Amino acid sequence: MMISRTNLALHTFIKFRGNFITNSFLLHRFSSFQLGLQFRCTQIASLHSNVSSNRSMSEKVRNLDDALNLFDEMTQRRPLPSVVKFTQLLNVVTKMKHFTCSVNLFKQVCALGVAVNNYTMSIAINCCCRLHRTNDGFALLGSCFRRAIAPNVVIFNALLDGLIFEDRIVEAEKFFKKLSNQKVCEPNVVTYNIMIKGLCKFGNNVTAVALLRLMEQKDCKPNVVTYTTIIDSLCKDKMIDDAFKLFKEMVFEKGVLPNVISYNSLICGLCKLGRWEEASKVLKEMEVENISPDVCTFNVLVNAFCKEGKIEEAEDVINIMVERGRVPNIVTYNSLIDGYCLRGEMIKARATIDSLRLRGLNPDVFTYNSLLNAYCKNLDIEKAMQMFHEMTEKGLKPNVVTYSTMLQGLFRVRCSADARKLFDEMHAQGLVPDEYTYGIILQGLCNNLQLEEAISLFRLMGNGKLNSNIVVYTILIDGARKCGKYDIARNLFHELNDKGLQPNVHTYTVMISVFCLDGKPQDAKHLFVRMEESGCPPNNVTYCVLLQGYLKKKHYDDVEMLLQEMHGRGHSLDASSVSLLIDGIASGSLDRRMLKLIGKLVPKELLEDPSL
DNA sequence: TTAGGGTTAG
Repeated sequence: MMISRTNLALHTFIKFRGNFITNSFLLHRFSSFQLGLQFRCTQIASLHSNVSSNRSMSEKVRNLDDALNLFDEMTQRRPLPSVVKFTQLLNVVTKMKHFTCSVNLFKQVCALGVAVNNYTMSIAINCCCRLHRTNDGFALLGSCFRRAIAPNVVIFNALLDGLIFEDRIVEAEKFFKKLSNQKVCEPNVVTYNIMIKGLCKFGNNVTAVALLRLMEQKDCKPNVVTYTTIIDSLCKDKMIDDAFKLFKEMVFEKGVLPNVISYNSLICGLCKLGRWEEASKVLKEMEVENISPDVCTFNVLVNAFCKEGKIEEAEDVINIMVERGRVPNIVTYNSLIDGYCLRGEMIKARATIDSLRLRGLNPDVFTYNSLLNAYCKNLDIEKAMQMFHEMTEKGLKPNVVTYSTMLQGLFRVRCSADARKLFDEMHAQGLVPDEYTYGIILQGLCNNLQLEEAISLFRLMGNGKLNSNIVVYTILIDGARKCGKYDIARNLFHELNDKGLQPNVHTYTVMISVFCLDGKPQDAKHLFVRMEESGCPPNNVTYCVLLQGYLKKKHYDDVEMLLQEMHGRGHSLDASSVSLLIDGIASGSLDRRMLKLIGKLVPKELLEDPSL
């Protein structure tokens, strides 16, 4: 099924290849025209000293060393160059993303007695925010008032963005309301867009849409960024139909033209849901609208193919992208490397990494995390460790994902003590474990039958976000089940209610399994009914777990009823359930008449499985 | 000078 869908998508995609080639011809002609235009513009610009001085600053300064040398030279001049010159230099350094350096230069400019302005301040504040030092940004806002510089909307926007960058959403909302209500400054479209981005980041699409409506009321016209931010968030939350609704509203009702980013969000959302045909349609629509796919568009497709193990198709996409003059970047190759890792083709993965250097690309943390993950999954912890050291030697800083992956690997090969050491090292590096890290540790401890240690760690995690996470709870309940501590599992399950946490299909299935193992199929049945009533319908796994519970306790009437229900709802059996049922029939405990029903519930792949 | 998209871990 998957294969045919992918092939169809590829087929449609390749069909567009003709279009791409035609367009690339047009693109070539367009580029020559643009070049001519640019040449004339440059001539005109050189007549205007303002523009030419801006150009010369970025032309003279090609790297950080150039910038620092120029700064030294500027500080020696008497009289000192104007604040405009210093600000231009700060801007160049900031564009290179040397934020710490930019802040230091700003301080030196102030120390020289140069009267900084609004523009200089906004650059310095933005740098503090990018460095996760938004509080320092607010301190600079304070110094604006002391220096009698009236902060403008750009400064407030940078600060609001800083709060959101640091996940300080509550403070961001307060700050935003203060700006709007106390008339500190009039929020502009950028202010709204930043606030909308923050709401989306925290999964609050509803409020984000409400803010969009407020903008319309306040006569602050939403633009393509406003809509695309929400469309992207809806796509990420798999609410693709709502995303399309908003997209249509933007284009047909509001007359706001979509751009390549709007289309990329939709294509990515569709690919993640495996809706390949629709993704191809959107791609075609883009072409019709004369919006060329960019590196991100192609990367979305490469990634989607690699995730399905269709590396050859992904390579085709890369070839098309090169034909269209787009240069594959590290993200492209990381997807490819991840695809090889997924198929266990580690030699090809390594070879792709080696080829990066020839392309002038360097492996990054993502590249190594993929490799580490693959080695850990193959239980080759030594190779994983080797990679871990290799990445540090290359000056790459392992992140929370790197450590979480390594921890999982160590637990899988039952090296809890080493895992503990690595966890301490992670702390020492100043990295803060997230809910995934804790999930891995709790699962690792449980699998190594260290349930008590897992529970005490869980209790130590406090009452915050970490232990109010349904996935973490489910891991712990499952851990208690694996350790045979059914009463502990039950108590943990009851705690969910107190914390207002909604169990998901995994949680219910684990708990049903607990009841079955504890020899209480009636309790399992009650929970099975309850989950459906709570709006969480059972899946295949839930059915099979309950079925096995009934079989174990010889509740054959329930077995038959459940099989009928599965058939009615289009569910299927897994391998272990099928073999248990067949055993039951062979031993005469189950009626032979049920064979026909069982036959209908066996998926095709299993019929072809020689092990059965 | 401020805003939106693509890669990793349960």
